[in-house]
Amino acid sequence: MSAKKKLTIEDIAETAGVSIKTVSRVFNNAPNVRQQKRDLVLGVARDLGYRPNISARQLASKRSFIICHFHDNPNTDYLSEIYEGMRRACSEQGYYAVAEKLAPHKGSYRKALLDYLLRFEVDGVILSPPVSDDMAVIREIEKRDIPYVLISPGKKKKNAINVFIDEKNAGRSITDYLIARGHDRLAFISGLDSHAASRQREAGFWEAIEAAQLPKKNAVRLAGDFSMQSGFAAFDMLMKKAPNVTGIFAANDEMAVGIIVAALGNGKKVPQDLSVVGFDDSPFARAMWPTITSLAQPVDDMAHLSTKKLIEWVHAEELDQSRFEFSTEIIIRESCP
Amino acid sequence: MSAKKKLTIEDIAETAGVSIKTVSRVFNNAPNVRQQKRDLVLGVARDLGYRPNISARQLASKRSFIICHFHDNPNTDYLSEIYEGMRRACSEQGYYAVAEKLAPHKGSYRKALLDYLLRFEVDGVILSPPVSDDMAVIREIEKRDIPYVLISPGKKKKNAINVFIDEKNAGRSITDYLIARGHDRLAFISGLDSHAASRQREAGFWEAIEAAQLPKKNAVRLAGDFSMQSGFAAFDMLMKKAPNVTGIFAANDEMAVGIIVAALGNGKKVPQDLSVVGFDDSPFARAMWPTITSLAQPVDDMAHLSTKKLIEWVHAEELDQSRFEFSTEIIIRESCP
DNA sequence: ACGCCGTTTGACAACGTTGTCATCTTAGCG
DNA sequence: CGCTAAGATGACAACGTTGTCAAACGGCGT
Repeated sequence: MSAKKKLTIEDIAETAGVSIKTVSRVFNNAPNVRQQKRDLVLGVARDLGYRPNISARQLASKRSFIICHFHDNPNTDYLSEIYEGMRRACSEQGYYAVAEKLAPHKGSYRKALLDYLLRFEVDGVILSPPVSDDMAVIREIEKRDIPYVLISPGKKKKNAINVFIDEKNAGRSITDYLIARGHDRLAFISGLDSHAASRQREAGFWEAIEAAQLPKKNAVRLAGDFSMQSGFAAFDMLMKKAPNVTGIFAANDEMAVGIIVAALGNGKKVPQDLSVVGFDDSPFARAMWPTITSLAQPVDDMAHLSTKKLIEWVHAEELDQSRFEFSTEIIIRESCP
Repeated sequence: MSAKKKLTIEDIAETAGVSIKTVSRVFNNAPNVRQQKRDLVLGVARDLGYRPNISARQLASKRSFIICHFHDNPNTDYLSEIYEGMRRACSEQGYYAVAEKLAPHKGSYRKALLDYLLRFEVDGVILSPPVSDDMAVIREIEKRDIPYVLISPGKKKKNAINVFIDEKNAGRSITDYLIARGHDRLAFISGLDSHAASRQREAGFWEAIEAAQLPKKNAVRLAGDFSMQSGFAAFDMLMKKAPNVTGIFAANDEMAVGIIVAALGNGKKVPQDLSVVGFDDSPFARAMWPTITSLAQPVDDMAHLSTKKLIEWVHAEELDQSRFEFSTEIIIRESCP
């Protein structure tokens, strides 16, 4: 690696025998450049290894080239996947990805948000649950006319990009899977009822029961709260209410871990005596023993598309398509093979 | 929020009745500004709500104001904590925090690294395990004279900032805790022997046994590999080799989860029949039921100090102190109260 | 009062890009 | 073949800071 002199747009222009403005146009995909020159410039740039200077770009164009993800979710695995998807899309387009935790400190995190937006003048914003349902935040963003994406919002917004999965359908399909594996006595362990997602997953559960024409009494609902411990507790309830159940759908993986631990502790074998499926495909699902069959969202892809569409919106200055639904996938593991 | 005009250094200079250069000096903590003017400028800036424009700064000063964390660790919780610590320190100093995964793709991730360094021209780098032990990476960084920090490196480097905990001492102290709780028959579940950290934790374990003058035969070592499943398997080995053990120290939390699950599954109560302590204070330790007593590193603080010292180094252009040891804390939970 | 020297201050030119607008080509058409 | 309009290209001024260097200031010794 020789210590190369720093390359500027001028070097490229000179070598290619064009003006710096033409080089600039090429790098911004601007119209009105003859294809032949475009290729020439790109070739020279590649040969010399030129990269536009980001700061200069920001300064001159008044765009920040920053996309910021606001979140408030303790699930770091989920956050990492989002970050990774953003980062990929950003680096494809020469943008920065930045993440900021938006905890409702003292009831007014608006200040932090403002600070941030003002300081970096982000070009676009991505909100993930629960922030994607926080109207106070959304209002601040709209006030500034900043393009934004809502990931898995409780209710979709008209003037935003909405990226989501069909929760009900997901609940339906993993229940269908349990049924297809031969289970006809089932239980659903719910999450917090305040979470729209949990309610929708449950609706899918019942829809599957109905579609399979199983008697209603063959299925039971156990109240949980997304915690491992509530899954553990659900086992006792299950033994009392419906000890003959063989297939369990937990609304998230942590509760699935809980009920598996409880089952093992009570001499039941998983999956032989009791099959369990979870939701989210979290690290727990992979690390638990037995590993847990779970429904996975393509979080990385969702974040990637969000970012890509967001950047397109920034450039187009007008929103094109506003809804993007993703399909889910059942990851089959040992707890319900 | 009125739509304020964007403030520039010139507005501040004009209002304060000084030149822009003086304002610039104040904001860079440059020497040779009379205290009285400094206060005046800062006052005006605060009143008007001025913030220096980052891009312009970068362009003019040729610094990027970016600190980048290179990692390759699947533990997203650990990474998040590092990011949070970095972010705090960065925002205090007007820097950006950026994280980049440095997976050894096709044996040569050097290319990705180079790309990154060249593109953003980061001012400083932070490496966490296992990258903090990767000499190829370190060499590339040193070649460019970029200040860097090693977090928990296997061996400390002279011309870098080293931030770490005393692993052996940590293993010693949590074993001491087990002993203090009345346990005199103990087991250690090891991680992969290739990890220096696991070996050091074990050394602490034996040191504690010796210091408490327990007979060597009262303690046993079970081989694990950091996975939940290996913890699960360790239980069987334990029952064969030393069924009367009552206190267990697992070299990480996942193995602690595994052995607890196995114990519960075999009718043992935790912590009544078997007390378990883990290491890392990971999300597993908080979410498991029972919750797990674990040894916590102050990761957030370590990252914060790393970043702060790194920025100081960037400014001073010369390394001051190179070693920073952090102390650990035992988080007492239900698995060994 | 003078000269000296270190401290404080400011004018102005970078920094590397994009925006604006004027100018030069070219294709199409009468 | 000339005219026109659209397309392609370039010259040059921003953008908001910091670096450089020269000028003004102020305290001190004589």
